[in-house]
Amino acid sequence: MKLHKKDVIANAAIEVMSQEGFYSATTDKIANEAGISVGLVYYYFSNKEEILEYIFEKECEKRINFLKQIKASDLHSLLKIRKVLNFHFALVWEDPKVAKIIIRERYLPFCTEGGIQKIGGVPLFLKDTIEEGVKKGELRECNPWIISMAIFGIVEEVLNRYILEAEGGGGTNILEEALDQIFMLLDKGLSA
Amino acid sequence: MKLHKKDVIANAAIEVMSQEGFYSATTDKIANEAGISVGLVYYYFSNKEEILEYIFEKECEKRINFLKQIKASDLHSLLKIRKVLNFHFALVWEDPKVAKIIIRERYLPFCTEGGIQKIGGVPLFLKDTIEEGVKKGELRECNPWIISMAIFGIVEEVLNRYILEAEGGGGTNILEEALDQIFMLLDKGLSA
Amino acid sequence: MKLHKKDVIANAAIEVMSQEGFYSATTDKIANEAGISVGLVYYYFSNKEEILEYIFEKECEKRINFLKQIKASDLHSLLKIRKVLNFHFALVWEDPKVAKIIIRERYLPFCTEGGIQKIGGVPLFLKDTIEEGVKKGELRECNPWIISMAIFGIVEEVLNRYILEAEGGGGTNILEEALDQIFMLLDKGLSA
Amino acid sequence: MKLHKKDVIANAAIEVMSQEGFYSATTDKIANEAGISVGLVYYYFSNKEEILEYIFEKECEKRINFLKQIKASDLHSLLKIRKVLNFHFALVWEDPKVAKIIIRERYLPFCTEGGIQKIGGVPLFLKDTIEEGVKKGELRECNPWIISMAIFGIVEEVLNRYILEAEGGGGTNILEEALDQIFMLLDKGLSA
DNA sequence: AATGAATGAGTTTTCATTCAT
DNA sequence: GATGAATGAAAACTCATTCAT
Repeated sequence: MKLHKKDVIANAAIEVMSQEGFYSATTDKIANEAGISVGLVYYYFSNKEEILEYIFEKECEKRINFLKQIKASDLHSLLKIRKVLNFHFALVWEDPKVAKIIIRERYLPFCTEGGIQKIGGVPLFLKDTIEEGVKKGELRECNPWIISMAIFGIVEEVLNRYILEAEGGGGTNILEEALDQIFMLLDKGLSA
Repeated sequence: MKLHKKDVIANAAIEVMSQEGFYSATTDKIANEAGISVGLVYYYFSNKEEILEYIFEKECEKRINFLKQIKASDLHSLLKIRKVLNFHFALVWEDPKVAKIIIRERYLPFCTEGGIQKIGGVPLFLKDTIEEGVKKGELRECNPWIISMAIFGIVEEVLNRYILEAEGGGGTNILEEALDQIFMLLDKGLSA
Repeated sequence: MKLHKKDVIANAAIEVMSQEGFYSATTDKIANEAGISVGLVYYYFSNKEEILEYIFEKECEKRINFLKQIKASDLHSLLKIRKVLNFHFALVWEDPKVAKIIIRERYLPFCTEGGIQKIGGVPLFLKDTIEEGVKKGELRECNPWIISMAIFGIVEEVLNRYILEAEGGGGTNILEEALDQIFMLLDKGLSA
Repeated sequence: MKLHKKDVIANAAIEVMSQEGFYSATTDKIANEAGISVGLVYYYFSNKEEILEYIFEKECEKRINFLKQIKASDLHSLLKIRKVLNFHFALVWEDPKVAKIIIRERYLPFCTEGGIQKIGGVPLFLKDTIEEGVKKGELRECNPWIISMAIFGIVEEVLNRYILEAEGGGGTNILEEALDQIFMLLDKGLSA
């Protein structure tokens, strides 16, 4: 299956940016990695920022679709959260490089403005799900907004560490155990 | 009390970097903010990176000293953690700009290498404290390493949001409530 | 015949450097002289030093080829030397600016290291030729190494003066007479 | 005997410049080497160029005085030249660092203008002495101007090599043998 | 679609020089 | 005489972006 040229470029950008960061990833390096000319990069993207935005968007979309399904379902609120994080972790496991970029570059001036940092609506989903869980009596009283941040933060930090390890080549999968540990914490910590 | 010139520069850098990020914070802007010439910046720091390192170090030292005291004390493990986070939040509350920089720039290539990202030994402290709590029977069985990441992640995300809000000017203090919420989560989630 | 852009830049550099010396020859001036932008200079050369190295190399190659022919020939040793110096002088006569640069900038820190200063193997050629001349009985006993230095030094100084004159515009050709004088000295001074 | 502060600075400059060249020898390095502050350098010299000029002048004076004596004497022209070169070599032998600087920096834009490069009138002395020798019938017919250049060039190149060797630490004294070789060349090459 | 030479504004950094103390 | 903090102009080099082909 031949990749659309836009994605060839995006993938090259992911490779370079995950290694050197957004600023050090020059368009020359990206074009080179993609095996094309600089000019062509600008045929498909109007500037360097847009490449990053494209990467973010593609990654977010994957979550959004999954989130819709889960939202519509009728599961226990904690299970919903577990399924989403599970899905999220699986994506990271498949492609840690994109994850690294998203985690590290999401505070870039032009990213913050666009609200990209919300990463596919995950935080909002978490907040809504917790709120709902409380209403349904599945979860104890709490501030859903703050708890959603907490969950989001836990996930990010774990991923961050995983990415650092993955770099070293040690590739052991802490993700799976982490998921268990997180859920034990949430289960005991949030159940009604 | 007159500030040492090195700190005048560091403060100017904090101002500029917190607003525009490390890369957009040019030495010109920093010098300008500090009310001095570019040359003088290089009289006190041998390059731009060193300014950031200096900011990191100063901030880390504050934590390190406090951590030592807490470590030596004989409190319940969760209380130890609470005190440390409390202290940490207080520092952020006092100077959100530095916090913003530390959270956002800590993954810069040259920061990652030096291990600056450990932010004053906090993660290690958390892990040790949890381990000890488990041994003493204060906390249930768990993977202290992962749980410490979790706590660290919660804190970072909360601070991140706080900083974003603080920027908007709506300085309501979520920090205090966040601390309570986090501790309810940890208390219920980790107690033996 | 259109010049390769790399040579356009090198020629501009020769113009500027011969007038102002390597250090005062800024990349801006060179680009300006070449009628291009600074950026393009760095597209063809990775730094300013490399421009000078390129100039040296091109000039050395011219000598090296000629030296090979002469070495292989079966002439009287003094005649070999005369032919080489003749050729060398002719090149200088054609392009005094490059000669000026080579003579004056060859002791720059980064030139000394690379051994560029040997100027196309001329000194070695001289030494070998004298050694051979002594063996063949064409020349009297002497220290070929020192004598080769002497010849090399004579040539350089004469060229140096010629270049200074040439600058003034008074392009009288001392080179030709100098060559005669030098050979009378060498002939009488070295013949067996 | 306490050195005048001006000479302390000049000596420090000689140390630094002989190692790194005029351009890389910053006033900071010089002041540091001299054990004083930058400001003081500017109390004794009005700019960096003047330091070099001072070094040149001091060195030239040494030759000038000796030249006067020799000029006044009634020796064979070749002997006069030999004595002067002997003296010159002795000075270089004593202080190769200054020699290195003079040889290498004498073509700096601001040096060329001032005519510093004549190095104490040596070239002129050589020319005059040769002219006189020819008149007196001690030397064969020749172009004294060119021959003086030749002698001067021989000397410079030999010194250059000596300095390069001296740097390596090999310190063998080629100077003495060189002098003999040069004089055999001149004696045979120039005698009437 | 595709190339890659060309641009030039912008950045970091250096360093001779000054001057208040 | 002596200091060294302070200046700022100037230099090397980078890189996103354009455009003729």
